[in-house]
Amino acid sequence: MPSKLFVSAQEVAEKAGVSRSAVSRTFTPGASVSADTRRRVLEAAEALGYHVNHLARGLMRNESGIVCLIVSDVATPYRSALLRELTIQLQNAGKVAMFVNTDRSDGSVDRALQQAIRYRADASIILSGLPDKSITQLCLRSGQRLVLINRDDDQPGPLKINLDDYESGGRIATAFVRAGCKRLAFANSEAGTPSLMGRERGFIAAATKLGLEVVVERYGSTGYEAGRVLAQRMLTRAERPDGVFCATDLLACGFMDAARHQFGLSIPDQLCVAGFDDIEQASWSSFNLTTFAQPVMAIATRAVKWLATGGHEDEPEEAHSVRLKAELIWRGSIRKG
Amino acid sequence: MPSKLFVSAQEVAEKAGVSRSAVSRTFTPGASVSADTRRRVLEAAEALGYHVNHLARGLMRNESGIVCLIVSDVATPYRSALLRELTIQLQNAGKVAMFVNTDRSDGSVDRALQQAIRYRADASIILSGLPDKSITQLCLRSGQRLVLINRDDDQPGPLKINLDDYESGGRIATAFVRAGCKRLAFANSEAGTPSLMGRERGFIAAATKLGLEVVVERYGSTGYEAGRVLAQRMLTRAERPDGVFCATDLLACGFMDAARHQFGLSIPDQLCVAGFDDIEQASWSSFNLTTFAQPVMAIATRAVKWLATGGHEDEPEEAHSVRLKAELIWRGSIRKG
DNA sequence: TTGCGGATTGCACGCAAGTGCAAGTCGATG
DNA sequence: CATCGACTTGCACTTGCGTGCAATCCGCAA
Repeated sequence: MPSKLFVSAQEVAEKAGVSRSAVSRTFTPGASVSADTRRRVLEAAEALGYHVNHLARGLMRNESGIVCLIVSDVATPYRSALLRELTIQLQNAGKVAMFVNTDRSDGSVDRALQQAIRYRADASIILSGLPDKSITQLCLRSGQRLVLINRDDDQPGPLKINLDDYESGGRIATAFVRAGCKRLAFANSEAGTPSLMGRERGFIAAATKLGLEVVVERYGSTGYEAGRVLAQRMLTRAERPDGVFCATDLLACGFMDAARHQFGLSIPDQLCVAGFDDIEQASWSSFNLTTFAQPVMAIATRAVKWLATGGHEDEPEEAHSVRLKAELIWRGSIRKG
Repeated sequence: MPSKLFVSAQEVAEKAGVSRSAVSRTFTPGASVSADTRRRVLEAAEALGYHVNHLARGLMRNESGIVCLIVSDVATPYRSALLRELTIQLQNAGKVAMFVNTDRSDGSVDRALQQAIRYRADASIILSGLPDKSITQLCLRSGQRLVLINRDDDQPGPLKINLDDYESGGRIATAFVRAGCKRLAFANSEAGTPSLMGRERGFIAAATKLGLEVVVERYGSTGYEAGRVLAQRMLTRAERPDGVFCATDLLACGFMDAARHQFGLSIPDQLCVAGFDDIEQASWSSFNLTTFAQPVMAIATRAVKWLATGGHEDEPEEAHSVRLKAELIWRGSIRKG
C-alpha cells in the first residue's frame, strides 16, 4: 500500500493555476500552448515531480509504446546479444521493451502473446517458438504488429527476418574441402528448428555435390554440454571425422573442448571445426573459432525500423520477408586451404 | 494505423447480453457473479478474443503489474543469467518485466527510472549504476518499490541486496596461500564499483595478514579483453605473480587465455587463478576456473518475494538490507593445498 | 401472501490522460 | 471603432476498466 500516489496532471494544473488541458497540451508535441503557460506548467511539474502517465496516455491514443519481446533461454550468448541490440534500438525509437520468457512447454508462446495483448503492446517480437495461428490472427486483427526472427513461418502479416542458413551450410562445406578435409560431419541439436535444419541440409547438399558424405549426429539442446556429448559420439567412430560443422557456436565450444582435452586432438591440424552465431567466446583465443556471424545489428535495425515506420497491411507481401546474410568469420579452427 | 482495434469489455457485454459490469466482475477474482452469467461472458470473450486491458486496469487499481529492470551490459554472461532468473520469477509472481538499458553516461539511470515512473511500474530493480537521490525519493514518494542489487547505497527505503565481497576476497587469499602461492596479485577493472573494490580490499587485507603483499592492477572494463591486457601487464613483471584473483570471471578467462597462449604458462602448476561470478564459461574445460558463485537464484528470490509481499515502510530498516554469501566453487585453476 | 435475507445486477462515477469545439484574448488592419 | 484572423484556453466528452450503492431477483420461512 503506497502511502502517497503518483502526481497527476490535475495537481500540476492547480499548482500552475491553469486548466488540466493546458498541462496535457504542454506534454503533447505540436499542441497549442503559449510560451508563458508552458513555462508555468513545466515549473510546477518539475516541482511536484510530475511524469505523464503512459498507461492513461496509451489508453487514449490506443498506442502504448510497449514492444513485447518473447524469448526463451535469455542467458545464452547469442540470445542476450540480440536482445541487447533490440532493446537499445527500441529505446532509441522511443519504445519500451517488455519481456516475456517462454519455456518449451506447449502454449508457452501463446500465453506470452496474450500477455502482450493485455498490455496492448504496439508490437511483439518473437525470438523463440512459434505461436498458434489463431493467436497470430488475433494479434494482427487487434492492430498489433508481429516480427518473427529466425522462425520460418509462412503466414502473411508478420515481418519475417531470416538468415541464409542453407547457403551458409554450403559455403562452409566448400571451406572444409579446400582445407583438405575428407570425412565431414554435422553436429546438431535435437531441437530441429528451421534455422538449424537449414544449416544441416545446406551442408549435406553441398558436401554431396563435392563428392563427400556427411555424418550427422543430433543430440540435446544447442548448448556446450550437448557439444561435448556429440564429440564423444563422433570422435569414437572408426572413421573419425576431420571436419565438423557445429550448428551453433556453443555446440562448437563444447565439441572443441572435448576433442582437445578428452581426445587430445589438435585443432585445426587433426580436426577442423566451424560454428554458427559468432558469440563472443568464439573469438577467445581458447577457441579461435571460424564461424558465421549473426547480423545482430542488422536484424534489430530491420525489426525496429519496420515497427517505427508502421509498414501497412497493403504493402506487398515480399516486403514482409527479409533474408539476411550470415558473414563467414575466418579464424583459426579450419586449416588454410 | 490499426484497421481494427482491440476488443473491449463493452463489446463482450453486448454479445453476452449482460452489462459491462458483469464482464468486469467475471475477470475480477472474488467478485460476485452468478455461474450462468460468468459462463456466458467467458464464451463471448473467447469468441471475440477479448483480453482485459491491463493499461486501464492498472489505471484503476493504481497497480500496473509492471516491474522495471534497469541494467547495462545485458549481453554479459552474469548479467543475463541474473536477468533470466529475475524475469522468470517475476513472471511466476504475476508481474511482467519491463526493460530499460542504461549506458555509462550521466543521468542514464535517472532517465531509466523516469521511464519506470511514466509507466507506473510497481517497482524497479536496479542492476547497474546508481540513481540520484532526488529520483529515488520521488519513486518512493510515488509508492514505487526499489531494489538495488550489488549497488552499495545507504539511503533508507530501497531493498538492498549485496554479497560478502570483502569476506570472499579473504577466503580466496587463504586458498592461494594454502596452494603455496608466494606472489599474489589482484586483477581489477577500472570501473571501481563497490562490489569490485570490496573484493580487492578483502583480498589485500587477508593477504597482508598472512604476510604477503599484493600487486594490484586496474584496467578497462570487467570483460575478457581487459583480462588479457591485465595479464600482459602483470606477467611481464620481474617478479611474476603466481596467484591471481580476478575481480570477475570474464577477466579471469581473458587472463588465463593470455597466460597460456601468449606466455606459455601452465595453470595451475605455474600460475593459480580465481575468478568471481561463476558464469557458465567458468565450468568449461578450457578454463575449469575456481570461482565464487553469485547466488543468482537467491538474489532473484529475495527481490521478488519482497516485491510480492509488499514490505511496508514501517518495517525495521535492517529488513531492507540483505547480505548473501558467494559460494566458493572449487575447480582446477588453483593447486590443491 | 407477505416479509426477509442473501446473492446478483446495473447505474453511475472515478482513474489520468487527449482532443474537438466554442469561447475568449489580442493585435492589426480597414 | 469595428472587424477580422490567429492564437489560447477551458469545457466536456472519450478511452477501458473497477467498484460502491441501490435496485432487483430468488428462495424460504412465517
